[in-house]
Amino acid sequence: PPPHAYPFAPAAGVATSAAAEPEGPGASCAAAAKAPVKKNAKVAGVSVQLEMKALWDEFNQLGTEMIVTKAGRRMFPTFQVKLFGMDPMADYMLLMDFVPVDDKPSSWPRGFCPTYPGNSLPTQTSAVSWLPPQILSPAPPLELIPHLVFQIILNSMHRYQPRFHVVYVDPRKDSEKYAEENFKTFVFEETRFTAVTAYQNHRITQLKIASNPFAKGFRDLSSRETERRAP
Amino acid sequence: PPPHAYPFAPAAGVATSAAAEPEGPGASCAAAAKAPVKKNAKVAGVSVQLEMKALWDEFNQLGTEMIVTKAGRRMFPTFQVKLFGMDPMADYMLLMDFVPVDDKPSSWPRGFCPTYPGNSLPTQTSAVSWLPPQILSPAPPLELIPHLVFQIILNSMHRYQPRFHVVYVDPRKDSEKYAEENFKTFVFEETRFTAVTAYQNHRITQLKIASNPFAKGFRDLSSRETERRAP
DNA sequence: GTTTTAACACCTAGGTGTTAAGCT
DNA sequence: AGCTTAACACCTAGGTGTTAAAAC
Repeated sequence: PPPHAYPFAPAAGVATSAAAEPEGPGASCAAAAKAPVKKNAKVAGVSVQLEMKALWDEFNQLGTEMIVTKAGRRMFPTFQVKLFGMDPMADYMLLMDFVPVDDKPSSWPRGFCPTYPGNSLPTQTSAVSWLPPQILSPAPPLELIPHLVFQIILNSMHRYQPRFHVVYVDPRKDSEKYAEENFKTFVFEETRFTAVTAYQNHRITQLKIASNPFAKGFRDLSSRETERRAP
Repeated sequence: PPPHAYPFAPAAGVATSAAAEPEGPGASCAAAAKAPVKKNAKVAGVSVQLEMKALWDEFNQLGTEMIVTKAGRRMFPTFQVKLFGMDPMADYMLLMDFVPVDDKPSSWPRGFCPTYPGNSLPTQTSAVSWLPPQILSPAPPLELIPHLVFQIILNSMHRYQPRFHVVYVDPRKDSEKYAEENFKTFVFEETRFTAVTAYQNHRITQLKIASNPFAKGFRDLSSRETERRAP
């Protein structure tokens, strides 16, 4: 186990999209046709579309870095998705986790994107869940609405692949037997990032400042610095 | 119908209590022993304790007023409760509504506090619900986490009694037949208030400024004003 | 006259990268 | 040297009563 681990808080809110931006099919990650386990109809037709894909691509091209701190830090860009094809009468559970990866493509499991049962729900990292905690686990008498997101522990200087899981809450008594077919995992490779305690690539810093509203206070400084180098 | 209606947004967060303040039995509203309909065991043992009761009492003594605006306004003090006696394995739905009342005690229905089936769930005002919307109604594909609270329409210059409802989500197919026994209503009379567009009682204004952190900016002004009158 | 609106200054609350100091 | 921490100034975001103008 690595020497240190840092909490990482994904930004709150998943599907806040104001019904804008069709974004085109390029942003969606379709299900694998060759999935070994036949999925339940409740999840088989579900598809997920990544929001802000253009911004994710821009970061990914430079090698996305995410600051991690002891107290927890939001991720930027935000991991937000639109969901399609869910049964409005069914109950679902939405999960997210982060799988450690290295940069050698050969070590990336084949068929990893989108769903491959063997490397799905249980992983080396803690899973984050939002949406009704009382569905995930029975509601305690108090704290019915904690924070929308929990904290994730990541190791600095390591690279991670976020994953998104849609789990159908099977009402059948023996639902454990159908665990494999009742969920679907979605992976967007452009959301991969390196966890750091301080930015390593100055161009990442500049892109963060340019695109994150909360970092607007540094826009003057970085443009001045760029000018000084240019001429 | 009255000429105007204003959205009213209850402050977010219901049971955020940090496990402090036992508050004593005086703050809780026990169930009526003479309830005509025998309640389901899932709700019969549920009890609710009002948070910040001392502050509510202080406001109530002066005649609580709540500002309502077109865009919606939080209430202060916040309506927060602690819940006890719920079955951790059961699903519940929590609702809140506001019943119009006038000041004549004779017109207040007997046995209104706590639960009286006749005047419970359906009321003249819209109901607010927080907690998982996908339990209240099936989750739409988008907007899975909207705001924690919805908007309430209240009429200015009218008096209201907030109510809190705990509803057991009965898994039985014919659950409609048990609607009366599957919920329990709690009423705290000290949370009654008058909806206004501008404060009528200056002592209410002073108490709001003194107790609401967001109004701290006016504390110097009001103390100066008080000094000017005193001598 | 009374009631309502909208702009405003002043707060709380919390998300940024920066920076200097600390750690290994 | 490199990595980590904590305090900091600077933002966004939004909850207050105030005030003067508008509406009725």
